[in-house]
Amino acid sequence: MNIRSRHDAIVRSLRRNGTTTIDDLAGEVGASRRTVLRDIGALRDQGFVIHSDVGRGGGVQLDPQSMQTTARLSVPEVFALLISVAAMRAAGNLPFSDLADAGLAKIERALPSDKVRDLRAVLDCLHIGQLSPLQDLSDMGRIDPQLLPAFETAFLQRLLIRFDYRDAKGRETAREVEPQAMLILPPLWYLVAWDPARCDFRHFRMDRISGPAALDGTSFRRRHVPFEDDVCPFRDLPR
Amino acid sequence: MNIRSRHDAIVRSLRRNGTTTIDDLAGEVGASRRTVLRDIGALRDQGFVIHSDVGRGGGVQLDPQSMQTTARLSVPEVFALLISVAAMRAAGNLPFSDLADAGLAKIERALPSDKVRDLRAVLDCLHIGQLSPLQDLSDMGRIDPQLLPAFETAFLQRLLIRFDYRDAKGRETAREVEPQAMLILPPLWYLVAWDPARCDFRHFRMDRISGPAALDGTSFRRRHVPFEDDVCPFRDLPR
DNA sequence: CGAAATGGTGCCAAAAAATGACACCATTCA
DNA sequence: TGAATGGTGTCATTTTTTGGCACCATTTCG
Repeated sequence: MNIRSRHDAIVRSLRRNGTTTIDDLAGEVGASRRTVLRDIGALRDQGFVIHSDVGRGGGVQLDPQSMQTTARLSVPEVFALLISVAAMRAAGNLPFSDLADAGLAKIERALPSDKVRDLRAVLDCLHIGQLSPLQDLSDMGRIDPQLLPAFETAFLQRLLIRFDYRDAKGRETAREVEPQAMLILPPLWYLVAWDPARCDFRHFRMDRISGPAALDGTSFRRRHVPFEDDVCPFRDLPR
Repeated sequence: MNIRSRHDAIVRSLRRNGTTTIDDLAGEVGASRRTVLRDIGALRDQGFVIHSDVGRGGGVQLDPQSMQTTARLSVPEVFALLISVAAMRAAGNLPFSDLADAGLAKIERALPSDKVRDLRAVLDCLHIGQLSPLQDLSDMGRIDPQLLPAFETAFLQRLLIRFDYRDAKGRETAREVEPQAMLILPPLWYLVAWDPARCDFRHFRMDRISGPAALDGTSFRRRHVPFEDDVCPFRDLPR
């Protein structure tokens, strides 16, 4: 790895993780402890404000105020690029993903670090399925563009979200759910959410959601939703 | 002089002087002709548009528009981003792809137009739908490396696959299934497959699969696996 | 207190990158 | 034609970077 891109990687890691240790950083960027310390010195010379606490429970962290410059790309644009690259990485075509990551790192350095942390947090909720061979997209409805800001707010602030949902039989219901994750099984996108009224996890095709809105002030704690073992998630589906 | 600051010096000189020659630049920044030519190549890769006229009375000059460049992405990096976004578009997630495209358009504006044309030409030759979803599994570490060739064969040729599976309770069973999709729920990877013996979809944690092998000649038709509607995939999971 | 975890510095040999010199090519123009 | 100009390939040399290593200072926890 290049010294330049390693500096980018360190800044990104600091922005994403908040507080880390030198050794963790070294492992993450694939360099030695000594080199990471040198890099941090260089970054400080470049104007990055990096706090460090010595001793047990200490670590280094990037001052959120440091090196904030005006971004050429809008935050949603960067977010969209992040999703694209994550999907590509999930699909497994590596050389391109590494390059795309390097490019995004440069872009991210031009964004306010708290925004970048937010974007990464949303990204962590994305569950990306296989990029399948092209399917018939004709019946795929458009996703309401308002979903993006609504869900971003809901995910970041852990607010309940309310929307109208039309199921496969055309029935319309109003929902108030705790968004847990977004699931991409191309070409379809799903929202995985906990429905407090039904005391159950549910998921919703994004193109069947309308009128989404975050419910102000009604926050919730994130649940742990990973799949486990040999349980069939498609039990009740039409085949 | 540092390579980085020399690049800056070259850009500044080009901005100040308008048109100069390689030799003048070399004298100005205190480097050899060869090095300045290398630097100009690097700057072009970073998105600076530098015109050059060969022959008597020629010289190099910086395109005024590239003065607005802040994100200095290399050409391969932009290419990788283009591929990622194209793949996402092919996968059918429209609103986000539009945003990503808008971001890329801004980036492309900072690149030499002939480079962009080349990138687009290459891109048109890529068949996103045929990208194998399995090339990257090897660096998961915990997953049996033999899964790679077996699943790749199975996915691409639509062959049944046989393996031993150890479930959460430690029970070992032999499976013969039709692989349908890969599901990534970091840090775990899952195989989603149709089990003909059980007439049901099942999914398997990749790190609990051993001894995978494609069953020669026993092909199947891909089923439509995406989730449907408001069905709970986590019904039987510990919460 | 002692031990462990943490950031930080100095030193040095090995590895990697940058550099410069040179030969050469293609184009342009007087 | 010949000079001026941008551009490429190669290779030995020089410079920078890297990763151990030893060591120090501070902090927290038992």
